[in-house]
Amino acid sequence: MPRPRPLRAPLPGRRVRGSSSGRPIMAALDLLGRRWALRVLWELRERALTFRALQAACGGLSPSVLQQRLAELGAAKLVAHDGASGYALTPLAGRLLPALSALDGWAGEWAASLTRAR
Amino acid sequence: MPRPRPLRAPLPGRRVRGSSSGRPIMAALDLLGRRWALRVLWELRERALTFRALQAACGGLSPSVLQQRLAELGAAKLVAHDGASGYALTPLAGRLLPALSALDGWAGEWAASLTRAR
DNA sequence: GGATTATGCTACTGTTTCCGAAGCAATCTA
DNA sequence: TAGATTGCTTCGGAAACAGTAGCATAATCC
Repeated sequence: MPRPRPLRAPLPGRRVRGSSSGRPIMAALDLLGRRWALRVLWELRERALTFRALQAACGGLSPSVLQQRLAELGAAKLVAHDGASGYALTPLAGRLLPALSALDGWAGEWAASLTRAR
Repeated sequence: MPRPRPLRAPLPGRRVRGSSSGRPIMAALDLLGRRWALRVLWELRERALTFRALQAACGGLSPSVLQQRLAELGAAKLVAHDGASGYALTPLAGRLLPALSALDGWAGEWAASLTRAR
C-alpha cells in the first residue's frame, strides 16, 4: 500500500530544520527556502491560477512537487484553493508581498551591480 | 580523479530553473530558494562568521552543502570571505537586509495569526 | 620543537527530494 | 455524448542533501 506522504510543513512554534527555537522567522526561512516555494508565491502575487496554469507559470515544474508545495503552503495558510478561480494567496500571504516587492527591487540592483562588474 | 563539481549558480541575465527570461527576480528566486541559502544570509546579517561558526549557527548543516551554498552566494557576490573574520555579507547583500527584515516582521504576524486560528 | 587547537574544506555513503512522463477520476463544455 | 480541463497520483531515475570522517594548513601554547 502506498505510504501516505508525510507533509512536514514548517510552522512557527515548532521545531524546524536547523532550529529548535520555534521562532517564526526560522519556520519562515525553512518553508520559503524550499524549492519553488518563493516562486509559487511570486506567480500568485496578482491573480489566482489553476493548478496547471501555475505549473506552466513556474516553467513546467513537476506536478508532484507543486502538489507538495501547495499542501505545505496551504497548511501554513498562505495559499488556498477556491473552487472557482484556482489557487490564490490568502490575506496573510498578501501581507508578505511587500517583502517580495523589496526582493524584486533588490534583484534589479543586483543585476546592475553584476553587469557593471563584468 | 575527483569530478569537478558543477556550480551552477543562478545569476541575472542567464537562464535559470523555471525561467529563460533572464529577469533578475527569477535568478534571485532560484538562488535564494535553495536549501539554507536564506538562512545563511540571515545568520550573517549582523556579523561575519567562520565556516564552522556558520555551520553551527545553522543548526549543524552538512559542510558539503554549506560549501556549495557559499560558493553560489560567492559567485553571486553576496558573500565574501575575508581572511580574518570569516564569511561576511557584501555591501550588495547588505541592501537585501531590509527585505529580510520585512520577512522577519511578517513572520511575527504569521505566527500570531496561526495561533489565533487554533 | 612538539602538541594542541582552529580553520576551511573534501570524500564517502546513504537518504531524501526532485524531475519528467504518463495516466486517471471528476467535472465542465460543446 | 464527445471532448476538454482540472486536480491530482504513481513510478523510475536523477539530482540534491545529510552525516560522519578526515585532511592540510596555520596559529597558539608549553
